[in-house]
Amino acid sequence: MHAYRTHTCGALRAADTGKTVRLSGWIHRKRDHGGLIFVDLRDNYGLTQLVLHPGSAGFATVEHLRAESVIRVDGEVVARSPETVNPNLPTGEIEVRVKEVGVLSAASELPLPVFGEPDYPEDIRLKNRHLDLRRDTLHRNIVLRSQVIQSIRRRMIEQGFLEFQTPILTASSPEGARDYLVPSRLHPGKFYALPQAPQQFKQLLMVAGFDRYFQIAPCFRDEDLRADRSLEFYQLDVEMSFVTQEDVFAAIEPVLHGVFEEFAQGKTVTPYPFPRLPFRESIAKYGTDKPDLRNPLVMADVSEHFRGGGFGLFARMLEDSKNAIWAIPAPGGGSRAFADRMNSWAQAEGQPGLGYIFWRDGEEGGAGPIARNIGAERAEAIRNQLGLKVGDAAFFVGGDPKAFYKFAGVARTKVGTELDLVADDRFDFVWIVDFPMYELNEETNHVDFSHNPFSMPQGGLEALNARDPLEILAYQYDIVVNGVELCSGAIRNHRPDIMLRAFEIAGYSRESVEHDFAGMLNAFRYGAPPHGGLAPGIDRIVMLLAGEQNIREVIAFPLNQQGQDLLMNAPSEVPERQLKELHIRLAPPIKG
RNA sequence: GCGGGUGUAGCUCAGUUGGUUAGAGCGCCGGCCUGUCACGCCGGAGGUCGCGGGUUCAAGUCCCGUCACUCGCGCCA
Repeated sequence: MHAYRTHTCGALRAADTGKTVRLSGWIHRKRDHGGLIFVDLRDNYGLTQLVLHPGSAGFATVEHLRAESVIRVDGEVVARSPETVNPNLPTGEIEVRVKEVGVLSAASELPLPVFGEPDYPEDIRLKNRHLDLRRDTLHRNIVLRSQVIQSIRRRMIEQGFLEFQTPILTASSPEGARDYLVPSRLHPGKFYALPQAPQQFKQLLMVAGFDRYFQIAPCFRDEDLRADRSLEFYQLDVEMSFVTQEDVFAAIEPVLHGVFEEFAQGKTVTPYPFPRLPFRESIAKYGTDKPDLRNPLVMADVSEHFRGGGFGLFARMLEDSKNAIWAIPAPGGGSRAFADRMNSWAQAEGQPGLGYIFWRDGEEGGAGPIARNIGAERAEAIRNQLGLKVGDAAFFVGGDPKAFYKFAGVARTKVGTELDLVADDRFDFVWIVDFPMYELNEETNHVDFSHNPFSMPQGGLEALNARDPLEILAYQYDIVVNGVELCSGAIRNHRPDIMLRAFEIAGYSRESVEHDFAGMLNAFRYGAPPHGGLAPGIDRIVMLLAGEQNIREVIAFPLNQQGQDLLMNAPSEVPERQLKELHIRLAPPIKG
């Protein structure tokens, strides 16, 4: 017989009745009746009920063991009588009558209960992660993560992608987020950087002719944390040669669709090809470049109905041509109570308010102060444009769209949520495309890259030379799922001449670009294929599939929001000797 | 760097307009219990109310400061 087990705790069924078995696991729950003890024995695979009768070997031992102690038992599989079957357990038709007990590891009193799933403070959970990870929900999330990664890897390989590893110790990149630096012992005063993403390496692999690359890549960014953002995270990093944007979409859509279908547990997944939504259209319709399409509300520009009209506030705004009035339709929101509640909410958000019209029976021209001021005819035109009816409402936001679109998007979400219009049984995928190549930095009044500086501008060198930089679009795209930005990607700029010009527009000298991106520029000078790719976030995929709001719920050993590992005690001070080897002298900030 | 929330027993929480000895559930320890599966019943131990200062006859409660955790803003090409 095996030293520890003949079966796992999730394996035994009625058909095993009569077998002599050996099980090992944790005491999940103990019910001591004095003359009879029941134990739920738990391992990764499930629970099996043990029964111990008085006088049997091990009875006295188990009586004094605490929950979470690890034991090995020998016994006989017994069918439960019909009235004692537990239909909630896959093993509920049987139990194991114990004949021998071995204590493999006795547990002290627990700082955190494993049984049950209430919320506990995160610092206690993180300090006792080994216990927390035994708890059902988190345990299943981590198993799910493993299965998702396995599924992604299989699907990528089936699509003809090769899996690579790229360096963890690499060079600092002057663009993007703050780097994690690693001091070099062999080269005093010099530092490696941990990769923010394997961006340059994957492009170099394309130049090297590998054609289709992927990696489940660890990435590091030294920025402040959020519920959905850690210092280290994993991306499904992808790059392809001789492709257009549509080729990239066609390659990744079946992978993401397939993974989501596989683990969606009954939720519907957008069929591919996923819809494509230009960046500007997304802003205009949803007030964000991360629209949650489960919310059916679509905003509209209703400026024309207010121009020169009786509602003075909006009419005056529209005298400035950069201003506009947007409407958020609110089907089913046609009551003064709801309209007032939304208006109060907007004020609590620091807005002047949220104008509204609502339509109710016997008042075809609409109700509320705005309707009174603009008159029935204009109110009716708004109602028609928005496709609303009696019982509905519309909310209005006015001014410079650049200034208010974010709030309009938040209001759209609020209205959709309040009116219970957001479907919760779907994963809604959408590509956001045609991002602007550049944006105006309001502080410096300079033109900056708005996203990835290595993207190919639409129209190439000609567009860069001829057009207003702020009008130039890039072959740059995101995938958004249920309002979550799942990944960014781009067709890359593989032409040194276009790259230098693109950086020049953003204010980078030829010399600095040649210096900072020497590796990539040189590579592109000896025959580089047109290429592009993207990088979906693994943690975010698992979060969506697990229904978790917090990235720490899908990572086995996460950092807390201060970037500390409370279990391993990192970051920590190091002995002077180690600093000396690294040629480092500390100059910590003086507190107070 | 900034703003919101939280902090009372090992854990989850309650604690009234400031008022006597700060409570409950789970867990823990002891006792009883042969069909439970959130087992049940009886008893017990366990508290610097995050920390420091202040107001007051009196502070878990009010005020000031501070620390920890968390959520958000900035930041994250």
